[in-house]
Amino acid sequence: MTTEPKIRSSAARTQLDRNDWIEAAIEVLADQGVAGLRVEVLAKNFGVTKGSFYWHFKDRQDLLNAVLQEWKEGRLRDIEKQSTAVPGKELEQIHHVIDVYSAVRNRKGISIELAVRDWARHDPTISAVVEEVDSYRLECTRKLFVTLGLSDDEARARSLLVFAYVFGHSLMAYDRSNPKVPEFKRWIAERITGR
Amino acid sequence: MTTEPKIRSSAARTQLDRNDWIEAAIEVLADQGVAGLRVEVLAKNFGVTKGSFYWHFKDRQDLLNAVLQEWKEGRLRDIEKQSTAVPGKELEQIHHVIDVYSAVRNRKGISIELAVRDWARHDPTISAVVEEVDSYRLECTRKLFVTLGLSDDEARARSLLVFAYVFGHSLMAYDRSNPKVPEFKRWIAERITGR
DNA sequence: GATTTTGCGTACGGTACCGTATGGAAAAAC
DNA sequence: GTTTTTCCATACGGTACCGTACGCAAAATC
Repeated sequence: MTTEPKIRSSAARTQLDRNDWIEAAIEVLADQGVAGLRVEVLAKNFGVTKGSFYWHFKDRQDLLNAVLQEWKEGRLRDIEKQSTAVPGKELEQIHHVIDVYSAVRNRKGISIELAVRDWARHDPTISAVVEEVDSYRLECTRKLFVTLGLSDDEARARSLLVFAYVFGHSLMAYDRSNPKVPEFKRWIAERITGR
Repeated sequence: MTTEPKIRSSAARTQLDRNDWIEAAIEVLADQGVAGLRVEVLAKNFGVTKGSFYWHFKDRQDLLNAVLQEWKEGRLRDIEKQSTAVPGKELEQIHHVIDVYSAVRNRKGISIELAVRDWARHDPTISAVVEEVDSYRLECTRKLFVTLGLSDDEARARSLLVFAYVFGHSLMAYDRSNPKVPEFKRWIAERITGR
């Protein structure tokens, strides 16, 4: 595992490695879904032919597996990071989690979440990974609620509500330009975590 | 608008009309998404060729439009029905709505919802229709909450929470065989509507 | 019962992909 | 500086679609 300088800042466009393809694939996944994840299209976007792709990957499925793996690891790292609170700040941390997932600035992250979940609907393999990730999410948030003094059951129920809400919110289509929406979101977050 | 007997009970398999295609399309949409909605595949499922399809529809887009229209009208009717409460039973009605959308028995309905929403992510036209439907949903539930004595703002916030939760819940992947899940769901429904 | 319309089959051209085989240039190793 | 690897281009065959042109039988209309 030697370190690689990998100078590909701007115009230096040297060569592509496996990771470049995976990153680009995740980008496409975010705004087209798995169905839009086509080998020849990815290649065209890079300005290369699929000859390059098939050197780095066995086939399309190989890329999809890599994408899923990358997503899973990234999520587990991120969840870990987002749900470790400095002692005494657990409530603030939960609010932070809710904010992050329902934030407008996190559009890309949300898009990936939705794309992976839709992907999972048609593929049990994917679904199993999503379940792993979701379980970890629920577990981390449960701990935060327990630390706040709630019973284990109530902590579990609230955690479920937290993530069902944030994912569901990004799924709803309503007038987000309504100036009162931030106020509603604050009310909801309070309702989920409060008292 | 004459009435049509349309005897196509079981083996009588006579001819196909526009509606038959649309219904089959919605079925496929539910468990494959729009990407799986292929003209030749639909035809094969019916045991006919696409010659039939292109008699009833201009092209694939024509079918997609019809599917969307059918979905929209069906939703508006259903929302109307699900959210008119007998006076004094508004709270029960809201619980009923939550149950219907997060029920296991309503798998098909939920699948369609998710499929349409994923479809909407890649197409503003679809998104606009989903927004229409969601707005109506929110409005109907808002009224119920208002009737229960809540302020308009709180009624709006709670309605948003109701649907974000139910849609999000069907999006989550976790151990649904956990015997405590029904208990959690009851707790959450109470939390959303209560006090 | 002849004619028109309806509903579908057949056959075709075209596109957008997937995956493979093979060659070749540039970089790395020697 | 030759050899080997690395990384990509080219070219090809194959599949799964879309949409059209046209034919044809059964049913509806007259």
